[in-house]
Amino acid sequence: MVSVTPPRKRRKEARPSELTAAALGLFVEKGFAATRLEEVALRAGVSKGTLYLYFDSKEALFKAVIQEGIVPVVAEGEAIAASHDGSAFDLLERLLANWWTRIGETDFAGIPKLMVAEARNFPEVAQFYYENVIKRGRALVGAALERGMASGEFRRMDVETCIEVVIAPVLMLLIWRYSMGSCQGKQVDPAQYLALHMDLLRQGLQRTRV
Amino acid sequence: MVSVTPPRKRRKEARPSELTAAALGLFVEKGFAATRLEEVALRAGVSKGTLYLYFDSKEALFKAVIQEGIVPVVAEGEAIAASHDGSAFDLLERLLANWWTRIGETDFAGIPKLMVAEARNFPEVAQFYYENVIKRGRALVGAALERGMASGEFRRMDVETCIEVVIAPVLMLLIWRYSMGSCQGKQVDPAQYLALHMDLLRQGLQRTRV
DNA sequence: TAGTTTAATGACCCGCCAGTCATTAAACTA
DNA sequence: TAGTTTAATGACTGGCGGGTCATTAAACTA
Repeated sequence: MVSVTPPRKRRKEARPSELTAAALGLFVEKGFAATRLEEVALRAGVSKGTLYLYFDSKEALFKAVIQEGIVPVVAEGEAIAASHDGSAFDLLERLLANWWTRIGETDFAGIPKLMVAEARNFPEVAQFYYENVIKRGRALVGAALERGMASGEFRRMDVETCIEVVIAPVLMLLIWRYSMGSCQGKQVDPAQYLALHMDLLRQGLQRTRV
Repeated sequence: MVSVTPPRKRRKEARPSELTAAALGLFVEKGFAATRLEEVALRAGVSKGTLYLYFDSKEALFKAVIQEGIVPVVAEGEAIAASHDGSAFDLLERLLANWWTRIGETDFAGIPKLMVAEARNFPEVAQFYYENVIKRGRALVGAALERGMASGEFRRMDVETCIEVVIAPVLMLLIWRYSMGSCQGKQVDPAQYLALHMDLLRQGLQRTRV
């Protein structure tokens, strides 16, 4: 058994995304504070020194993870909303479906819990996330709700508050998975959970018959 | 200006709860990892050494915070459910109201976010919280839902899944307040948020007229 | 009041890990 | 091929904070 040091490779282009991918996995698994940069580097197949070639600090790495992870998905949602011409409820369902396939079923699913856990310690990153993800995501849901209320499909309610209530269960599903999820034996089935949420909403939002 | 060292006081009985109260505040503010024990001791008006007189380790302190903070409230909910004889929906509203006055409006409101953030790092504490708070809380909501379904007040749905969806917005409200909450100017009004949630639920859960 | 108990102290220790930098070698150039 | 550039390395450091313990003094006792 001879210990071999794998040969160095110079791959300037590929490093940053490999490092953020490794960092995402570890941050989501263990939290920001408990993640050691040496471990991130190891998982990315690189030394700790190399990490500092591409990111100024642990916080900079964190910000990059958030930025490249989730922001692109918001734009997709905006495109869907812009081109949609069915019912308002259909739009809500399409937005949810897109969110689910692009976030919920990928490694990015851990980001909401990560942001929630670290928001207070990294106000700058939190602000960035708020402006680029939360605000825009809410606007999407809000527009769908307003469309439904305008057309008479939904009853009239306070839109801002309604947005929160609609989004909350979707976020909780992900947050749960990455926190207490491991405590219970049988996990909730995400598809069933989301279906029931939308089912409650369909009936809860609709204008009552006169 | 003479620096005075305040006189020592021996207050064996009062220390533990003063320490857990101080710790709760700081854990909730800055997270578990970012909270220094010296700071906890300072806030409790005591030295770091004294803290170790009452708690074996930082983790033990954490567990004590959770234990004495929220567990007692669950029993109250159970008493309410046992004595209730109105409609199932009324019971849900009473449980929510109690939760709100006993948790939502107190310092304990920060515990859900704290647990969510730290569950992975402290599986033992998470397990304790799961068994003593979450399971029992869910059972309460589940019983109310089943009562409503049995009486024909609610339509039939999968109870386990429904519990999650009903609870999620209530938890998110608190989690939000202690994480991203500081990013936005105007906060959601909790009363309005909870009222809208219950309003959506009232209509969403009810059996549709035949 | 002298003697005993033990709550409280705070200086200290030590392991951990973010961040540094002198050195190495891969890839490119003339 | 010799020379240059710069990606990559990993040993090292500084300080931070969890945890310890010898010392101090408050409260109690005879």
